[in-house]
Amino acid sequence: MTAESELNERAQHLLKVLIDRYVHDGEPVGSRTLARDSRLDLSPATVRNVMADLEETGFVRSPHTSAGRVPTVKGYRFFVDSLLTVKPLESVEVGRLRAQLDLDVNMKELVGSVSNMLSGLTRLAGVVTLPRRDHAALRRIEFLPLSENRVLAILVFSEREVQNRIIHTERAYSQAELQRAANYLTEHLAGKDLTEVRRSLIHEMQETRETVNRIMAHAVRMAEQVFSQTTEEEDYVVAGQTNLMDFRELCDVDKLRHLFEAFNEKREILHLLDQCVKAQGVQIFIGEESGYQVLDECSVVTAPYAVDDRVVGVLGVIGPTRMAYDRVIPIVDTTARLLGAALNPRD
Amino acid sequence: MTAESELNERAQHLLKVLIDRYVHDGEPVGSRTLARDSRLDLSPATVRNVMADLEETGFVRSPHTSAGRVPTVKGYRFFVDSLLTVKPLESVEVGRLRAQLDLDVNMKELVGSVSNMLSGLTRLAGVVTLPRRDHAALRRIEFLPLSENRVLAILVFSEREVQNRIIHTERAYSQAELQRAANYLTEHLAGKDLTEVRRSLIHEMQETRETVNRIMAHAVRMAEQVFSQTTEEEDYVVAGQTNLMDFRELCDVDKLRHLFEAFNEKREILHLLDQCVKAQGVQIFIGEESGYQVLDECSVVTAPYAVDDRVVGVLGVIGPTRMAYDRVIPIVDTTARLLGAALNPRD
DNA sequence: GCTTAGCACTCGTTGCCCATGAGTGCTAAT
DNA sequence: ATTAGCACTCATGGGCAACGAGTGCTAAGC
Repeated sequence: MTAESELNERAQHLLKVLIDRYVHDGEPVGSRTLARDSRLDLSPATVRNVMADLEETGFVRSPHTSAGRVPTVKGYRFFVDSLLTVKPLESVEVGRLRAQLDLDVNMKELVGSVSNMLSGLTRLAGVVTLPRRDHAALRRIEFLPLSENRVLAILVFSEREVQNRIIHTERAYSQAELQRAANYLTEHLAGKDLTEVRRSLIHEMQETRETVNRIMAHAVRMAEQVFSQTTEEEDYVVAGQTNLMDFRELCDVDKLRHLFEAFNEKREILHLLDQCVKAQGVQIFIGEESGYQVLDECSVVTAPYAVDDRVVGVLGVIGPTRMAYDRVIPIVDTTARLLGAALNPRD
Repeated sequence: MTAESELNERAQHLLKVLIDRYVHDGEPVGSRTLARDSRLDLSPATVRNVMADLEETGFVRSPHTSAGRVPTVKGYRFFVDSLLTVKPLESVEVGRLRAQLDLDVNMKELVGSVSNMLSGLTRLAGVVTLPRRDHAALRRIEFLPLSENRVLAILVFSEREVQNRIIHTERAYSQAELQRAANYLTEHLAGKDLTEVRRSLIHEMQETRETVNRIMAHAVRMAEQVFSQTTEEEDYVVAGQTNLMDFRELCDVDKLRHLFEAFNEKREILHLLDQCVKAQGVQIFIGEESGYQVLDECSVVTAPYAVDDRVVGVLGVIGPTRMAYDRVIPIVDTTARLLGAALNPRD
């Protein structure tokens, strides 16, 4: 039996009105208010009957006997799946977002300000993962001697993305040697992305090391060191945590602490966000659906963002289950698209 | 009249015991407990007399008629200035800190983990400003062609500090040209810090540009572009904000929100930290002394850290006025020294 | 003259009772 | 099927008394 068949039209409408109302002011909604709000010309008593059914079927519950009703997770779930009419973002807003994105030059700043935008627009906490660069094509590699036994490796991916890594060597290398090594590696690795580079190093280039070319063996060994360095582990940026303090239901210092610690800890939230990489659009976790206890009273709305049709990261917002899904969903959605667009190589 | 002359030995001792006690459990201290804790073999009544004096002179106050006494800002101030016996950090701890510092390679990570260490050791919020690099000596400059009209400039300051900047050129340069330009600039600029470099570019090297050497004029022009780029504005890293939620006196969601917003906003706190650059040691702001309303119920303990005897940044902790100054001060102090040491070029 | 025992007093905290009112479920009438 | 009516529930908040921690003051003691 599907939720739709469980509920007749009227019940669905009342559920929608109830959620709208509850989202708006956070108080359990009573039959009188609901009757008035619904514009259905029903008496409170009738509404009560409907509510009894909704409670029976688990879409709402009452905190105690003489309070109104509040939506359950199941209620919200049905709401977002079937009842929701998202309000597309005003094009003025879209323009403003796009303008903001153009300002930032480096990755960290860009991601930070996207996170800020999300939290500012939704008045919730915004999260944005740093884009995975596993599939950015390497364009060039260069070595610079730093000291006796340290060499700076410079990886050029694109005009706006250059990474530095420091490696240790057993002996000093002359500038000329390093130059040749760099040229050799660039020649063999350019155009490949990081995973391909690693594969290359493990397979084909081992030959170099073992047989053919003595000198270039050094180059390969250095490259191994360069590319074994964890390509900066996964990470995300949060913004607007303090927005969450405005919500009555989270206004308990203990809950807040756990939540904030989870934000700092990052592990759990990263894990959750990771799951959203696969999804190809907005994804919503309501309350316990996320599977993480700290998020029991929160909902998470996420969307992956892509460069060249390849998902490289996830962004979203975290807030109380009682959030304005109809506003939040399009915001998350379009922000993801815009970020993707901003990251696309455009020159 | 100095505070010392206002208070006899016994009164001072009682104030110290009172503060120790209050810092420990956050409850107003009554005459009975104080008499017991003081080990002075005094009756509560006597203690009460002393307390009346201390209240008169403004070192303590009572929240209401029938509560014990709590220290005032003036009380704390006298305590840290005259009564305090700091407990030097265990050398085990020092070793642990030093070890931790060795692990981090890049600046951002380093500063982050120092902030973490501060907050972990003190159970307060830790703050560390990013070091100003205005006076880091440039060791070498290198150019790499990126595209038609973009060149990557690499500034090597030390083994762990390398900066990338992208500049735009009117025409394409060959690798050889860039090489020569880089060599020329390195030769003339190595050993100078950023401010000196800028001065050089404005004065002496203008000659090059105008007269002597056509080709090297390009180099100077590029250098101008490189060094005019803002050396990333001031910033700091916070850690352990959530620690502040453990304190009864801050456990009000509203206060917390203001505090956390100040942390995010950064402006005010940066401003405060800036003042500490001049001081040459641990500096303490108790309660309203800081002059910022958000910090009214907080104390800030800071110390500047230096590279080559030159102050480049500030670190510290922020917590409730009721903090264990005797523990916190040495922690902040030695952490600052260790950070300085870790940043010192050591090869 | 400093110390201290004694005592009346203050005042925040806790628990209890009760009135209030919002909201319910059920029943019977429409 | 809807609704008016009614008894019932229960969170909330005010009022009130008991309690206890702590005080200031006074008068006695060393």
